Amino acid sequence: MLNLKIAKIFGQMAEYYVMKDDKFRPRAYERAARLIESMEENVEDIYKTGGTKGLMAIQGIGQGLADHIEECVKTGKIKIFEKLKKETPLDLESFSAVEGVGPKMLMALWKNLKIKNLKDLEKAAREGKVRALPRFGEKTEENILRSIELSREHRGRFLLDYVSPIVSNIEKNIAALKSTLKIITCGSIRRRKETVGDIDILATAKNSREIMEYFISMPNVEKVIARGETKSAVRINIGIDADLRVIPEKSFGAALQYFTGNKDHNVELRKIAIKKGWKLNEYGLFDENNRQIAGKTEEEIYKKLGLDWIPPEMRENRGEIELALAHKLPKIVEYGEVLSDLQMHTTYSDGAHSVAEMAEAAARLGRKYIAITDHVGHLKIAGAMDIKTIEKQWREIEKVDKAMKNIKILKGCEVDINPDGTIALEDKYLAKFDIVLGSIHSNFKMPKADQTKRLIRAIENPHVDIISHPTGRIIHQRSGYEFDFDEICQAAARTKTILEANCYPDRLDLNDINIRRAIEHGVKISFGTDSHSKNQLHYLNLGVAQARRAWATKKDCANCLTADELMKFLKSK
DNA sequence: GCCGTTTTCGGCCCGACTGTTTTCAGTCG
Repeated sequence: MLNLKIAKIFGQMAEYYVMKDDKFRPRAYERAARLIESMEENVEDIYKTGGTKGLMAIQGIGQGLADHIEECVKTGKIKIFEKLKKETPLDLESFSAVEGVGPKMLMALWKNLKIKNLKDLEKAAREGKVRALPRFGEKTEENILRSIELSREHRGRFLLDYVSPIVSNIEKNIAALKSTLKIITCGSIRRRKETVGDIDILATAKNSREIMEYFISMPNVEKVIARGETKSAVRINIGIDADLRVIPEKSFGAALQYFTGNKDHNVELRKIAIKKGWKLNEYGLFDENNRQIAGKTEEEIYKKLGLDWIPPEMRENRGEIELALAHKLPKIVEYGEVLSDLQMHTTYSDGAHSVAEMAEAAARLGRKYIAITDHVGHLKIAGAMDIKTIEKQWREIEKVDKAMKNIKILKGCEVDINPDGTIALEDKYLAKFDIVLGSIHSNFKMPKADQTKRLIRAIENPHVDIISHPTGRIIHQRSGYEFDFDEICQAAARTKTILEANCYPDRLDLNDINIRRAIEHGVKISFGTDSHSKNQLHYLNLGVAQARRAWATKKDCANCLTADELMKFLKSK
């Protein structure tokens, strides 16, 4: 895919233009880089079907950038970029992970010391040459060396579920301080993004000093990055940075809005404020006389700007602002509207707990019904059940189901999809399950066309109700098999086959973007925690959050049907 | 570079903290 290459080039061009002191090109290039990086469609395809005109239809891409893309598609290069590189031959990528070293510093380092890459920089800093430069000093040199150290360790994004308990703990401890009035975590955690780059905490307080003091001296703080009256930043020992802002009560809503982001969403809101002759920042919304006209609550910020309140999960500048302005936001699914968990494992295959234990734990979490979906088929390593065992499990499920008043248990299974698209269990058995999940667990590296054919054949099997973790990706580990997602969605919509939004923390598969595409094709999605232990059943909301990020409504979600309604829907396939 | 219910020219989000130098540039979010 050309997108990543172009995004990288545009990102580096942005840096080069910063070095040249260009005030506005960096913003345009940077914005385009982020845009293209997160785009699902291939810009190459857009160019081939619509030409530069097609590219310019994308907000943020004008004539100039469209020409660059055209050139890159045709020749694999962008001349102006090559020229910039020749003028200032820096290995910009090698510096990208080093915090606190930006393009201006790099320019000075290159001009004075001929530093081209990370290795040069480290050497010069160790030799004490950096501190001698104008506007550099001892501290800066130390910071550069420390940043280089850190960039070698695992830096980057963390799983939402991994960070959440750490954050809850910090929140709880700060809330317990005498000075604390309000405390809430914002940023990508509040937006429920699948991975988290840093932790943004917001508080109001009678006395900010006590909170700040506590924050920078928490036992898990590895380093204090910044400390001030209203803002401090620390690095936590798992390698993630946490920011704490203490804000006046009358600004709480504005700060909440501001620190929840994302950045593009905020920039758009500020532009709306400017058009009205106002100013929006983390302290409030201010009119032309600099009088605060909103800020205590988030709702009044949106309202004064003419928008409906937007759920945090939707704030990614993917069109939600336009809809909120037109009062046409979709009513996205509520966490409480999801009645069930449609994938989990027991001791019958590779799970840790019995049918009864899983059902009891699920009932305690408020689930109205669950599907027990142990492995059947080839996955012997995961303890796939044979026919005798399956029949034994059915009897046990019926017994437990009868005994439990507040939860219904469906007989399900997770069955392998063979490389040719057939299913690893005979139809006469599949027909006896309430619900069948088809999964790919082998032959990940088939050619795209074959993998697509394989999935479509499985989807067309009348007994397969749900395709589980449809893309096969695992966050930070593998990118998933190659297939044509739109063709799969068309087949699923045609056959009334459900695509799963797997809720397991490092799967979240489908992800938010793919859930949205599936919904646009008219496909229903289902939530399954894929729990292998009763302690994992709470993952459900991670998946629901991704569906909310995808603007899914109640009717898009199979788990919002009652058990009877779901059975009826499945029979209609 | 982009973009347009204020504009085809002239705007372009806004503020905190650090380290350097003694008023502000650079970086980050």
